[in-house]
Amino acid sequence: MNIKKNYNFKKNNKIIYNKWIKKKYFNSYYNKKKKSFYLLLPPPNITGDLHIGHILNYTILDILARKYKMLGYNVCWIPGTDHASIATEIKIIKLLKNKGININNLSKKKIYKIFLKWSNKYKKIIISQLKNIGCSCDWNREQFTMDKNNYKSVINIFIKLYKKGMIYKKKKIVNWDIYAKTTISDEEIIYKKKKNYLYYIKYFTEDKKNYLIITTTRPETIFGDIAVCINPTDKRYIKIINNNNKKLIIPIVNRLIPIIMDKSIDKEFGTGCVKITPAHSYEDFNIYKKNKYKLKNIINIFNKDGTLNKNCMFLKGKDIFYARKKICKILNKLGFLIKKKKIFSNIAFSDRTNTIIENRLSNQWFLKMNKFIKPTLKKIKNIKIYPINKYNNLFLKWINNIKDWNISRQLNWGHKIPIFYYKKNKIVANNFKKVIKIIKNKYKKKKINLNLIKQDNNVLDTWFSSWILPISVLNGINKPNNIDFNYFFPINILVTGHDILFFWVLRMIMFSIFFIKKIPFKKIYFTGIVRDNFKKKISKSLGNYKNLYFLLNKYGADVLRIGILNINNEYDFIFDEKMLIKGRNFINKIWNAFNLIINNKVKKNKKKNNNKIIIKWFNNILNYKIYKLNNYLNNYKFHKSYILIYKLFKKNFCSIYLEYFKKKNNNNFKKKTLHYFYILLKILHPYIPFITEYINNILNKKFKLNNKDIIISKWPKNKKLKFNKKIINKFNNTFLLIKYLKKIKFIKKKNNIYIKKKYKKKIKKIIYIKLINELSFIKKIKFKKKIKNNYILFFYKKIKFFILKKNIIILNEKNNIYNKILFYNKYLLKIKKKIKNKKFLLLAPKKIIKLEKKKKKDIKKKLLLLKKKYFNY
RNA sequence: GGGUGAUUAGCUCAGUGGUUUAGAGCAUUUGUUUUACAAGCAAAAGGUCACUAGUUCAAAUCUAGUAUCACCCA
Repeated sequence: MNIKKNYNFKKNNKIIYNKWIKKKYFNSYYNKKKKSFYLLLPPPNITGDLHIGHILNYTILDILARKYKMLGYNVCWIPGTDHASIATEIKIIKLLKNKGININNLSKKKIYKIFLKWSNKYKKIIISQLKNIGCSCDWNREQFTMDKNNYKSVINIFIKLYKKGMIYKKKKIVNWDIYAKTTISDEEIIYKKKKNYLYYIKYFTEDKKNYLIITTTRPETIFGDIAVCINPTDKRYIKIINNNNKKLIIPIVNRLIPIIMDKSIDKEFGTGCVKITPAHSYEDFNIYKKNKYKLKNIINIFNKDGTLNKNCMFLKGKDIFYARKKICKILNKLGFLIKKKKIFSNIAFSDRTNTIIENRLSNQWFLKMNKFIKPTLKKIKNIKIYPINKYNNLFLKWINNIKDWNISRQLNWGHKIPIFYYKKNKIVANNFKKVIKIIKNKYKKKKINLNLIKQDNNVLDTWFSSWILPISVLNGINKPNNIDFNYFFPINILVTGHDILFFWVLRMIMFSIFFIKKIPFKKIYFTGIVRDNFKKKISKSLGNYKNLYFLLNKYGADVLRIGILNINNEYDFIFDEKMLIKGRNFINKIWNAFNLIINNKVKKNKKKNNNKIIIKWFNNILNYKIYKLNNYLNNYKFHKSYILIYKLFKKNFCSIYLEYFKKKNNNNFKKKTLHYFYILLKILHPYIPFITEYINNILNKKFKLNNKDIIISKWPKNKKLKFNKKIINKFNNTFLLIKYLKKIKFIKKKNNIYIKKKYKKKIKKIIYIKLINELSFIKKIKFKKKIKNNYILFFYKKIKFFILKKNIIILNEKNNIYNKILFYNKYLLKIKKKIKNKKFLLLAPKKIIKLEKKKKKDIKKKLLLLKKKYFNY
């Protein structure tokens, strides 16, 4: 059979994937007789194509899905995409801007159309990429967070929470992008460390006899001051405060403001006196809320575009930076400005427009979170977290510190808040028709002016649709306790990056426990985060990654999958294309092993059973390794499990078993080999599904085997695996000795080795002599009573053997031995010191003391032998 | 500013208190094409395990501090 040198993934992967789909291997139905296994694909945002971070996450999910399918479970893996309101809107605004279009000038219908077009395009791309990677999702259950069912679910939940009184509207400081003239979410803010100035300004008391020096980075906001605040434990200013002069005069503005106290003020920052402008600072607003009764109304000083408004006297209409310069000049002239000091502080920038963010008061919708805390704390312990214990404390901290959730966003793309206004009435309803009904009933009118009904123009935070996903994708919200839901729920294990622990994972837990009193998933597996060469997180919004199609075309899906498993994915790691090479080489190795098995011709050997030893060994080692593999996988140690398979295949199977097979091939041996290869393909399949299935197809055809498709074959369970560790150890000894023998430089190719006769029994217990004869250059091992001087002594571990002097190349050998003697001498001293230490003998466990003493003995023996050998040359 | 994690070979990473010189892969150097695989095989070289202190008979491994980097939150 003519087979090309490499596996052709470009041609074959698609064929194989389509075959799986045709045979409906990915489909999941309600089936009482089978155990269910429910997985959810964390829906990627439709903001672009997938990147290597997704591959890590989805490969792990696919390994689980495929393994559990092979174990006989009814696997239901639901895929989907997320509308990602903010992130998508950013992308679209940029897209329109490049075309010279301002989104604010478009009608709502047009905007919606643009979004639909975009989302359809990227849904297609993402799903094709998921298929290209090999994800075994049930495509009949594909979801989109904005499709009909999910939309309904989201609105349903909003209304239920609203009716419970858990959703309210309130004025809150929001982040205002003065360039885009909209609010933006916290998620869109980037903090940059920038050089800034801290200004020291005099504020005189009412009687003008005293003054406080306040410190601020924003002198232009003095028009909005309504108080000056000091830490109550700060004793420096007691005199001034107690002097019946509790009011200060704002310079230039000449308005009186009170002095208040608050613990949140940092005494060390500047002078410890801070001016309070609640309309433009989150911290100030909090202080304002606490001291509301003492203070007058908040003064807003900014227009929507960030220029100063009519409250700012002569600076009306000017921008912030101009105003800051101007006001400093005047303060300086009048003697109010004492000094300015260089500092570095975190300044908020908009990710969208890269301009400075202003804080601004606005009306927002909130969800009360306090009712979620108790039930969550009760049940969260039932969720197991992997890697074990890594994030447990973090969860508890988050739950205990949770604040009310701002769920409204001022955007176009998202689930519209189902609140309608009619003549100062608030009406909550699922849709427009219901609103009309409600109004008609209330006012007992037959006709209403529809133009008077207006829907709230906010949309819901993206995560509001995400936190119900485990339930909503099984339609468990619109149709509670439907058959599918009862059968599959909860998710068996959630796999996701630890960076969305708070945003997504915790909220899903809280929602599910609060709403249906069940945990949404039994287990969570957190992956590390993939970083780029500059150690930054790889993300769609940064765009700091290579196109996935590029990598898929260059390496193929199988290589990508194992390439990323070469690294312990429990921690964050840097992705480098180079790390795929190890994977590529491994795939090549598998391909060529297959090549050998298929093409190696049966040799005419007289002996039929010449393969007994190697088969005995491989049977043992294979079962032992699979046993270990199962243990790793049961504890979700994906990296370790992969490394184990890698070594098993490359070292045990290729380097030893196949080398042997190549020489001694016969019919029996070939049958056995095909059998082992099939098992290896099985355990490799979850990691590299395409090539394993392809090879299996060809083997089936060529040898007319009746092996099942790998994807539905039976995974080897631990109960059925038999192995003997003593036998494995004996083989290991043998192979190590062979390796050692290979290092000796012989003149001729075939030599005899001589061992003293009295050790014959001992040696037969430790190693398989026959194997040494067959697998090394050694012609034969011979036992002799006496060994003369013309032999050179070698020893490996406890085995002493001799080789004829004239058959060996002696070059630097003597030097090497000398170095070894030096090394062991030093080592011996170390151990001697240790053993002489009384504390060590007293406190160390007996086992260790024994071990050390044994070491001492062994090394002494070794030294003796080395010295003998040294003089022998 | 608060929290979490990382720092081991030129690079990307394994290694959780004692296992006879801390391991892979890539890169480097040397040898090796009638050989399933040169994307192979065989070998060499390359490490005060970030730094400082502590706990311990014993520390890359545990604790604390410092430095650097990253992530999450504000």
